[in-house]
Order: sequence, then C-alpha cells, then structure tokens
Amino acid sequence: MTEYNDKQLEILQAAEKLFAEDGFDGASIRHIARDANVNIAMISYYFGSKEKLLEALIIQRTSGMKMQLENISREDLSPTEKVDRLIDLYISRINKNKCMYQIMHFELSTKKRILNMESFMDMKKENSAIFNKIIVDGQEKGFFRKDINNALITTTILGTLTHFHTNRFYFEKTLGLDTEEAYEAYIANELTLHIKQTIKALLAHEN
Amino acid sequence: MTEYNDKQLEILQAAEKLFAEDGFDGASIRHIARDANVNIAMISYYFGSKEKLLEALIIQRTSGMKMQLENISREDLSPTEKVDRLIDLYISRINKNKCMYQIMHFELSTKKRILNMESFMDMKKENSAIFNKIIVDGQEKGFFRKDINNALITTTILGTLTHFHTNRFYFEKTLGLDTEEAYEAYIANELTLHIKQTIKALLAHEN
DNA sequence: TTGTTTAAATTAAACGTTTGTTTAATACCT
DNA sequence: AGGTATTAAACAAACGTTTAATTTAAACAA
Repeated sequence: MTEYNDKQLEILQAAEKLFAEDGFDGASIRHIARDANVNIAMISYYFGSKEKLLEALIIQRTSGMKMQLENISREDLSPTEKVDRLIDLYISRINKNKCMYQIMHFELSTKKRILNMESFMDMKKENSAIFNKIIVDGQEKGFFRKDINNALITTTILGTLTHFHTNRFYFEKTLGLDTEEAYEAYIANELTLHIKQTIKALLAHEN
Repeated sequence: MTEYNDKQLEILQAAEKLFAEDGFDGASIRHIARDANVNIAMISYYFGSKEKLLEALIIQRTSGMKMQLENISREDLSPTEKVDRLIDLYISRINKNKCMYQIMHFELSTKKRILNMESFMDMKKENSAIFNKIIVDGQEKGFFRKDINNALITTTILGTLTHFHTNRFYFEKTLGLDTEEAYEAYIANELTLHIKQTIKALLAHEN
C-alpha cells in the first residue's frame, strides 16, 4: 500500500467528494485544489495527472475487500448465515464508500476511459471467486438449490443496492425519507431485509 | 408529443449515442454536430442549449412506457404470468434504449443537474403504481406472499439489469461473451431467467 | 550552535486547447 | 421580397498542465 502524506490525503478526499458530485469531467482540478487547500500545481506534482489521481483514489478505496470476504468464508457459520454476513458486508461497504462507488459506476459506463481496467477486473474476479466458493459449499451441503445462476447473485445484490442509491432522490420523495438518518435507517432495515429475503428465497429449496 | 424534423432527429440520435459513450460533459457539441452532419450553431438554434437538448432527448425516449405497462395490467393473465411479462417488458425496453438508460443513470448520479426532475419522477411514480397494482392483485388472490417489500421489487429487477449492463466489460471477459450476439443472447436467456427466478422465488409462498 | 548545501515542497503566472454559445452574413425556398 | 435555415467566424470562459521562481525543511560539516 502506497503511503500518502497529509496533503495527498486531503487531495484524495476532496477528489472523492467532487468526482462523486460532479463526475470526472465535471469536477475541475481547480475546484479540487481549492477544497483541499492546496495549489493547483500540487495535484500534477503529486499524482501526475487528473486521470492518475482517479486511479490512485480507486486503488486506495477498494483495497481490503478481499480480506473481509475471506474472513467470512473462514468463519464457522452455516452457509445461510454466511450469505447473511456477505450481504451485510456488501451493504456496509457500499454505504461507507458511497462516493467511491458512485464514481466507479460513473466511470464504468463510459467506454473511453482506460482506468487500469485489468487490475480492477482482477480484483473483482478474486472477490467473486470467494463469494462463489461459499455458495457452492452451501449447495454441496444441501442447503441451497443447484439450478440457479451463481454468477448473477452478486449482480442482484449489488444492482439492487446501487440502484437504490442512484435513485436516492426518488426514494426520498416516495418513501418520505426526509432526513439523512431516515435514509440510512431505511437501508439498514427495509432494504437490507429485502435483499436478504430475495437472495435466500432464490437459494432456498422448494419442490 | 413534439414534432421534430429530420435534422432535429439526427441531432437527437447523435446526442444519444455520444452522451451514452462519453457522458454529458464528455460529449462536445462539436462532436455531436459532426456526427449529425449539421453545423454547430444548429443545436443552439433548434434546442436552445446543450442542457435543453438532453431534456428533449429524455422526454422523447421515455414516453410510451406507461401505456405498455397498462396493457399488461389489463390482459387476461394470471398474476404470475403478468410478472413474467413485466420482466420481459423491462428487459426489452432497457435493451432497446440501452444508450438512453446509460445517460439517465449517468445524470441521476450527479447532484447538480436540474433535468426536469419533477416530471421525470412523476413518470416513475405512475409506472410504479401500475406495477404495484399487479403485485397487490396477486397477493389478494393468494398467489404471492404478503410479507415482502413491494416497493423494492422493481429496484431489484432494474438494478440487476442495469448493473449487468454497467459491468458489461467484466461479464464479457468472465463469461466469454465475445460477440454482440453472445452478449444479447446471454441477456435474453440466462439473465432473463435469473431475474424471473429471483422475483418469483421472492413472491412465492413457502411455509 | 553555527553556516552551507541540497532536495523537496509550494507558489503565481502563463501555456495552449477546448468548451458552449452568439453573431452577422449568406443561402434557400415559398 | 421575406422569413426560415444554414454557415463560418469569433467570443469569452474554463479546462488540465507546465514553467520557473521561491520557500521550506532536513542533512551535514565545522
């Protein structure tokens, strides 16, 4: 893990906020520098370019996920409990890094961006492999049915979660989530429950 | 519905493609004009501004959904069959308007944009209401369980679908979807099946 | 504790592009 | 002739990046 000094960390933090709010193109170097209380030139000086700043940010924020997945995998829990824990992990992780995932979502949808795709995809593959191992284990032990598409389970979890966040404004209005607390609480309770219910219904045997 | 002449339609089409590829900020007026074979000034002349061009595009492309939903609602089908049809509709609609949904996803995640949010949300609410009516009908007739969060069902459908499209590059690599046809086929078969399976498992009684 | 040296940090200013939009002139068509 | 369509050119503003000069901080020698 690369070490960053205080100024660099401030730049990363300001960049995270502004990239998420305004998008990569919308957020200007000058704005980021102003928010981070540094000179514009410092960003090129430390990170080389705007693109490389984004790369550094993504690497910084996405590391550590693999270890957390492995911890769950190793714990002494039933497959069903493990799935619960997996969902909790995804939700808390996306909640904690809301901005980051907004940016990645943003960036992934533009075809042109280079964005060190290879290393990013490798990370995704590793995480998926651990997740898949847990599901297959549950299938072999007879807890989960086998006629399902394992590769798409995380897609449904992450998709539901991300779609909720992306349409935050809509849900705030229709569900009456006036405050930040109400919004967070809805995710922690209703949304979490819905995702667990959905995934477990899919995995459960039914003849 | 506003009537557009040939040139205006060409502009809208080029804008749709480029907004989706490069994002709103990333796509320049000059690029759009070049692709549409019109002078740069014509875009301001016809649509007023870049922002208003986006608004016109979204309104053009999102109209008609309500009617299709109502058609399904009115048909003489079992609640379970209706849900299947609803999912088919969402999938085909997003598939047909891939670019459009990419743009909207893009735009929804930036806080600043104005984007006629009110009328857009009204449309979403209307669509959700029709969807919800179908679910509630199925619940009252005893086909679906009642201890689920109806408001989040579309979130899971659309989220799964959108997340798959957003991470297209990842799935192409990991699932070996080399060609456009293979990608489309995977959506039409596996992904569609997965979503139907998931939603029906969630809705189904199990005691 | 001094003065000197050296590299890193920091700055203001300027660079060359590109941006969205407007203007003012011209072409087209009824 | 008269209104719409179309154009090339110009506009000011904002963009990411670089430069060259200055400050800061640490290392070292006397």
